[in-house]
Amino acid sequence: MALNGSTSTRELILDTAERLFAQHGHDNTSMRQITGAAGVNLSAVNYHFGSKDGLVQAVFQRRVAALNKERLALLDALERDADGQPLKPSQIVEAFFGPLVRHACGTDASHIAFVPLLERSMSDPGGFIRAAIIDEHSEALDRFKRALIRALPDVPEVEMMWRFHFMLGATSYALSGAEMLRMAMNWSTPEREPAHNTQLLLDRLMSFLLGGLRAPLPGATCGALHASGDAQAQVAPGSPS
Amino acid sequence: MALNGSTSTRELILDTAERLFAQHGHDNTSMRQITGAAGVNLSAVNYHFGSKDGLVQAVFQRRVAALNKERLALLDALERDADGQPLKPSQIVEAFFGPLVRHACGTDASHIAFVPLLERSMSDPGGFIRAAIIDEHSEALDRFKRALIRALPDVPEVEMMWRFHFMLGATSYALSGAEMLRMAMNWSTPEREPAHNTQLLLDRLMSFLLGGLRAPLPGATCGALHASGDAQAQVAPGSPS
DNA sequence: GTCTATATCATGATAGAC
DNA sequence: GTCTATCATGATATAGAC
Repeated sequence: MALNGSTSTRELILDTAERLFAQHGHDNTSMRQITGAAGVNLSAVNYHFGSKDGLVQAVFQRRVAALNKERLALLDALERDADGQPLKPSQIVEAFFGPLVRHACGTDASHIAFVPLLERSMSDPGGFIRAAIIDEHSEALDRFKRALIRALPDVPEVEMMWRFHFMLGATSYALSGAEMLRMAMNWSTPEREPAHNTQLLLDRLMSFLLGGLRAPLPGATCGALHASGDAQAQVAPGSPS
Repeated sequence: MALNGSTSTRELILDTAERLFAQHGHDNTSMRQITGAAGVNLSAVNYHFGSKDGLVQAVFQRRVAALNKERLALLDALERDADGQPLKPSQIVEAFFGPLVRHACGTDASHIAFVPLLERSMSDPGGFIRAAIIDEHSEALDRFKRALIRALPDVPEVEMMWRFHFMLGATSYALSGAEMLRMAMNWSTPEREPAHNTQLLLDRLMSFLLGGLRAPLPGATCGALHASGDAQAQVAPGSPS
């Protein structure tokens, strides 16, 4: 097995950096930690990536590109199957957030660590990493935004963009929130809640996202939104007509 | 005017640190920057707060305590007015997220900077600040969780906690997302969208949150959730009975 | 309580031999 | 491509005069 060569070292650094960034954040991780854990020399980072910022950017670009490729492939398949007709909102939402949730909850150790890192780095004030991630997302976001607007033509574009953004936030917290939720609120049931079940979390999230996505528009004069105490939660969102 | 004294310096450091933390993140802000901008001596931080971590914790505790006090006061007033009867979900949600959004969008310069900082620090892997914030929130979270469970008795407690968590995420992104949204998606309308209007953002967010909060439960066998392409968004969530 | 000066340490980056 | 050795910088924390 050829353990020499450049690509080996490059990938090793990339994998190790991703894991450590996920654990401690990318600016609480030193190059010495990375190279030490990877068993390579300190200078290898500068040789292969130019600088620490270059390494950070490479780590993100690799995963985000793969994620969005998967998303777009799903969307392509959906649009191919439903020739011409608008997709269902649930299909679109699942095609976008499903890969993310599955990666975050999956068994691939390199994937489960990455998603929280992505979320954390998006709120980084430095901005250089945010801009790179946004740029890498822009194509997929545009495609999914258009699909959603076709699926829900009564929602204005501005409103749709806000709701897409809200969905991103809810998903972000969904992924990094299992253990925090237990700590924050007083957990009553002593038995373990099998919340790690990927499909259950995805179902819960999808239900919430679709409810919000298809909620009455804020300006709606229909007073039903703030109607008198309606304790029913299982309201069928489909139009009964 | 007595500009001497200890409290003056203490508060000055606290205010300056909060502002700089919000701009650059708390671990990208050095004590030299803080004390330099505040016009006080470097050692004053260690004298008043023991360490930099002590200062960070003090910054958060001050604001979070005030925020939760305001939330609980609103909830108290609501529960007092509706003697015995369950509150409406919209009332509860607005009492919890309204103060946050108003602080984030308000005119008070010290408030508008703080909320993004809070969100960013919650996803900090170090954990010491997260634990402190969670602890400071626990009373308010418990009160609001109980109110929501009373208002929506058909939603199991576990489900309610997840939905509360999703709402936190959506709100987080709502607050820190105005300019990012414009960059990420191709903005079509050239004129300025008055999205900075606090009430409009709050309305948009509330509509989304309530839609998600009252969505059909994930296990619901009612097929309406994934029903065939329903393009209507203005579905009245109130029970029409 | 406040300030000056300094101790101690860790970081990112680079020069140059091999 | 890889390694050793080193530099320059900036960080927190503290000792001690006032």
